[in-house]
Amino acid sequence: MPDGNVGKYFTTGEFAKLCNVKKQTLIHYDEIGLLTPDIKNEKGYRYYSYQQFEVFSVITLLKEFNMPLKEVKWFLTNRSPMELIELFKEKTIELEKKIRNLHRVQKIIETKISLTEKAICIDDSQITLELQEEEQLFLSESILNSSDAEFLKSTSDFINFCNENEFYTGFPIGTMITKENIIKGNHDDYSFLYTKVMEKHPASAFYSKPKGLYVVAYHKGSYKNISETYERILQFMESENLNLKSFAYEEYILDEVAVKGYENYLTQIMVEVE
Amino acid sequence: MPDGNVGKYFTTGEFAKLCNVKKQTLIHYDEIGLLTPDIKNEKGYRYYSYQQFEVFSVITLLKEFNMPLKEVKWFLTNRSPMELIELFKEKTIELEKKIRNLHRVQKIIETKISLTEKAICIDDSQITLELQEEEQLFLSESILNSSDAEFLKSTSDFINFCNENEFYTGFPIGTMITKENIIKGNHDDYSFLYTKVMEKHPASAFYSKPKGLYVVAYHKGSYKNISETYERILQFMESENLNLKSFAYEEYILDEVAVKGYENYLTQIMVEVE
DNA sequence: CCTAAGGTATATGGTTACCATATAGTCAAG
DNA sequence: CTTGACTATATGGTAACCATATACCTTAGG
Repeated sequence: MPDGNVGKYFTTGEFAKLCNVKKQTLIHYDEIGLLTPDIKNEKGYRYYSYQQFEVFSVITLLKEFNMPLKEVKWFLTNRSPMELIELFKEKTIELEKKIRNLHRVQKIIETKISLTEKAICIDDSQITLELQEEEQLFLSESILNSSDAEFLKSTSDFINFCNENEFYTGFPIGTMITKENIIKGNHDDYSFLYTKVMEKHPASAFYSKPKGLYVVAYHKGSYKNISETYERILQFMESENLNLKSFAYEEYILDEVAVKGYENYLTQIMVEVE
Repeated sequence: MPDGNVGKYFTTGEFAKLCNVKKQTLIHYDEIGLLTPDIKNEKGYRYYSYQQFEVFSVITLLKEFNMPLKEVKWFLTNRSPMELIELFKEKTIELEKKIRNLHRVQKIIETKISLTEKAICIDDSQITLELQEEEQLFLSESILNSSDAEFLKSTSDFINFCNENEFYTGFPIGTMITKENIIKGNHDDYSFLYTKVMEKHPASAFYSKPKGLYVVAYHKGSYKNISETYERILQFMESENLNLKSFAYEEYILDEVAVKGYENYLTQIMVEVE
């Protein structure tokens, strides 16, 4: 665009229309010294030059990568080709991070949707025997026999760790109970928390939920009454001549995100059998 | 996670540590009625229950998709599996849009970096003859003989249109001048503005810059002196026995984004010849 | 030349989701 | 019963503006 043209000046309103922003925005930019009109007459009226439109365009571009105006100002007063290259290379990295995070969030949403859609169709009285494929689980530290406070701490640590390492994909946090505790009726004495992960990691904290036969049942409502559901499971197993293997796995498929209050939770229980 | 455990309550500080946020945040949530502690004693001390950690987790999740707290509150009081599915499906669309936009911004940055890197290596005294490939250009409306105000309006419209339609990829806004105006020396009487686009679109506003021979020169500094560069180009053409074809194309490769003031601009001029 | 419409200026308060600080009251251990 | 660590409220600040109110100015028409 040519720069020879210096005849016409724009009032704040005109310039604002040109730039596609509110007058207030320009006044704000003037106040913080980001874009001061070329002329200010004795009455305080602002007059923007033709060239200042280009400067405004730069500001718009820089704002697109969430650059605070203070930094924009710094850049504008210090800009040079080198400065630009350096800045943009930084921003590239930031953008990549942001995009990765958005993809993660999107995955979480997808998973939650499909889980919830499945959940509202479930007949919670049914008990079935299913052949399930191997799954990779990321486990918490052992929480066997832990106190209230310890349990809570472990849970918090586990969730924070999952979030930091992007393990959390929207699958519910599950719990594992040993064969022994199922038999004893200690249905709240969990061994581990877990969450399903998509790829296999080398670290030791990952565990393979084995491929095999599982009795699948659903428990509706508060955890306090889960014994009833376990009884139904044990009855089912007896009638089908099945025996407990090492663990049972519990997953909320309707949790606090979907419903209000524990009375409305829906828990899926998968018991490894043979 | 079990819900049978109601014995222990947490003070604000303890709960904040558990949730990985500042105490202030919890107080704020209390004030706006988003997450009110189960117990508040006569001295005003807050005590959070174990179960409220789950509610806090929901809030965290919803905040991840930039949901304002007001909406989070609405959702929490109205939530149901159906509500969740609806909300998340909406958010999926928003997220896709956001991701697309970030990719666009990233492309712009990439282009700017590579253009600028090239620009700082250029010897602006050189004139070369190059065989250039066909390029797709998106054109502005005709700006031949337009007044200052008209020209500015067209420019603004063009840029806004490019932004809205995501044509802008970081390539500079270029200008086209006819053979006639070059000969007459009317170097500021442009026919069109243009920007390079990557894919071919069906619309009529797209134009193919033809494959062929181009004289490429660089002009440093203000547009006011561009005649000198055009003279150099014409001399070069004469010595090489070349004739003007239909258009010359001008592109800033160092513009307001990279440098301060027109004196430091670098313009690339490509003249179609035969 | 004067008026009226419409533009301009400043000043103020509001927005979001908190953080920081100051002051005063409270709790729990030694 | 003191001391240190915690709690509460109140206030002001952040970023990038938007909205509104009030007062002043400009310009086109009669």
